[in-house]
Amino acid sequence: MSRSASIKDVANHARVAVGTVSNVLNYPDRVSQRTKDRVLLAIDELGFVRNDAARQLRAGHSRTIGLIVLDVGNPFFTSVVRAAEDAAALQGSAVLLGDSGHDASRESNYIDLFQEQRVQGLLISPVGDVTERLDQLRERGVPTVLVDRLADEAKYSSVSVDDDAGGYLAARHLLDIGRRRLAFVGGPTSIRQVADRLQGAQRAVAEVPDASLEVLDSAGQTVLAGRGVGDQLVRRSADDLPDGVFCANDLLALGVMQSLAMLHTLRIPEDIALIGYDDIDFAVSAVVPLSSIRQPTEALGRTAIELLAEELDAMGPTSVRPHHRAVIFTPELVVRQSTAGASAG
Amino acid sequence: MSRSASIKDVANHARVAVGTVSNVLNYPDRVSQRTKDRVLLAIDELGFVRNDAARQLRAGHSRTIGLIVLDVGNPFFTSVVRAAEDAAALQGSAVLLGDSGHDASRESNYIDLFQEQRVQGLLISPVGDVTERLDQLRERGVPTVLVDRLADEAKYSSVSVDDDAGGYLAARHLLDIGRRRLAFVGGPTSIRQVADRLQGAQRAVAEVPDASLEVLDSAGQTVLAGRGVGDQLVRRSADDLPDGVFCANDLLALGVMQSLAMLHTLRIPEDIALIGYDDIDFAVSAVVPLSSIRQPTEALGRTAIELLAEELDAMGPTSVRPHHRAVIFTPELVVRQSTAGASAG
DNA sequence: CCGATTCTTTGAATCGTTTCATTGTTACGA
DNA sequence: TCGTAACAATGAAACGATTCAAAGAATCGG
Repeated sequence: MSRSASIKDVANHARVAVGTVSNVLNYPDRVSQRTKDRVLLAIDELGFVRNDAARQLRAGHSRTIGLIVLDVGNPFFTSVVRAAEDAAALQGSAVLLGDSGHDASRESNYIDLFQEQRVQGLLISPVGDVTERLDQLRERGVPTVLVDRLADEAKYSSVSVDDDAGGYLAARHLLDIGRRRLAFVGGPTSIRQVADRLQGAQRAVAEVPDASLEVLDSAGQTVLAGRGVGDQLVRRSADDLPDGVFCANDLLALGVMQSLAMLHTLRIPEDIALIGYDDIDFAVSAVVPLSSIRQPTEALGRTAIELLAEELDAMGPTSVRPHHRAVIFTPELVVRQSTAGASAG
Repeated sequence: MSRSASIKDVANHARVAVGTVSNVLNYPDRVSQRTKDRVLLAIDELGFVRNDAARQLRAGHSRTIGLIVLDVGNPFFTSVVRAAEDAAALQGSAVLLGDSGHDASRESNYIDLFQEQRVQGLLISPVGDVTERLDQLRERGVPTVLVDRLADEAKYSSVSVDDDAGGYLAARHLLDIGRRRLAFVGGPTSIRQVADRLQGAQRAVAEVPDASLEVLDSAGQTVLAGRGVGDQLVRRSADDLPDGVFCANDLLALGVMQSLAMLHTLRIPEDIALIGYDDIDFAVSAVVPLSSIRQPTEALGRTAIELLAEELDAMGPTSVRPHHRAVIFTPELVVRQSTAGASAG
């Protein structure tokens, strides 16, 4: 259990100066082949591993980027995280991951931690009101990019997905396969995502003269909430039923599907076409594979890192003008069996 | 965009020595109230935030613990991670999370990164053969605890779950509700978890004279693989059918359930009782809520941190004897509707 | 008022790396 | 052979926090 070898130990062992060892590690071209070989051998023999704390102390900042998400268990964020890690690795940075779990105090703790660690920058999908903290960080030279939240370009960079467009896509698809009596199933419209998706759907319906859209409020965003709405539906008389249902997320859609499947009189997609949102793993393996709206999570994660890099560039010692961009992605329609085939009978 | 304030700036601003500022932060009792107030005011006015790199450089080690999991998207690991983070926070450490994604090279990169960061210790559910790396780390004073993998106590500490016991629990439960013709559905038995669960089931069946266990090999561990097995089952004649099915995980069970639900002649649990493994979120919201075996993920995460603390203690300058413990948890039966009611008709 | 004791405060040394001005070395053309 | 580039190697200083021996201040009993 010996203390780790330092660059000084390596220097002694290789009979060179510490500066030379440093050069071998950072500017190999400045060192002659002979010396380089000797140093590398010494490094190997001593099992030397750079001490990142010392590097970072000297450099004034770390080579890490903080990323705080609302819920790592959510496949949406899992995918964003992975993409961000890969993109960061390409530019030689590592990602420190924090999971706020929708809890403002956990979020705040992570911001503290990351600030102590002197991260290069911060990616965050905020829970609480963190604008003050973020402003303070920026003043210290630590830029922020908001993730999955549209920000005022005058203040922050951000990456987000156009939920209105997604809602439009879903409703438009139902209309395209001939459905006219649509229903929207979603939780409280106080959630921005839900409101936007509904709005997009309404926009699509307004474009088709004889189409209608009914809004069915669900108690939440879970499978059980969906089943609650589904149970109401199956109790209706046939001429009162929608022929196309758009759910604000896949869990709700799966719940609705379960209700319809248990009663064996209504068929998907023949009687009711069904589409969800998010394209979670379970969508493809549902009893009837579920059509859905896929969000470009990889692009979100990758772009967030790119925007952060732009912010860092813009803060270079030369230019001090802030540089913000709000990138909005458009989601994508994924058609499966639950909306397959032509129009309803 | 001013440089962050250092402890020196604080000292100047408060007209005290740097050592005093440090004492205020680390040993408040050593400092008089008057001075403390002055220093705290200065800290506040300058917005001083400790530089962790400098602390860590001086201390020789960080206050962080590395945690490398196979897949953060997997609810099992998500839960372990959260518990570990909370337990670490209690003892004043933070957790650096790495997701190897079952990829040995990503895993290796994270070990490199954590070693450069001089983490206090490492929790890992390994992909590749990392014993050499881990031994090297231990020699440097960085202990490791294996997660979700039973280790030889002579070499490592570990936390794991007794899959044999879980398999026994599941099969025993089916037998307890009167089922006798059991079937096990699982992927290749080369996967240790699958083999152990099967073995436990066989043990339970062996205890009941007139019970039998049939093994149905599934192509994988997914919903679709489960549906494949289910489709085979529904084609059988009634007297050739099992009356209790135990699946090696919940996804398989959900697949089997889908097959049976689509054909409307076999009922769950009346004709076939069904139980899964893992107790994922979807289990409770399946068409027929699924009985399952729950793994004590919170205990796993918490205990992993505790074992690491023990290892660190045991490595203190006084004692050098290694101290390893392999803690094995017993999973828990969760009964829902899919195995409800008494014996089969 | 003095010496002893306790409580506060000080500031230089240290951790391991990078940087950079300086010195040392080599090679080459004149 | 010498002067001059071009190239290599050197080692002290700096980054910011913590530690600790030592100095300074306050308190108390006699």
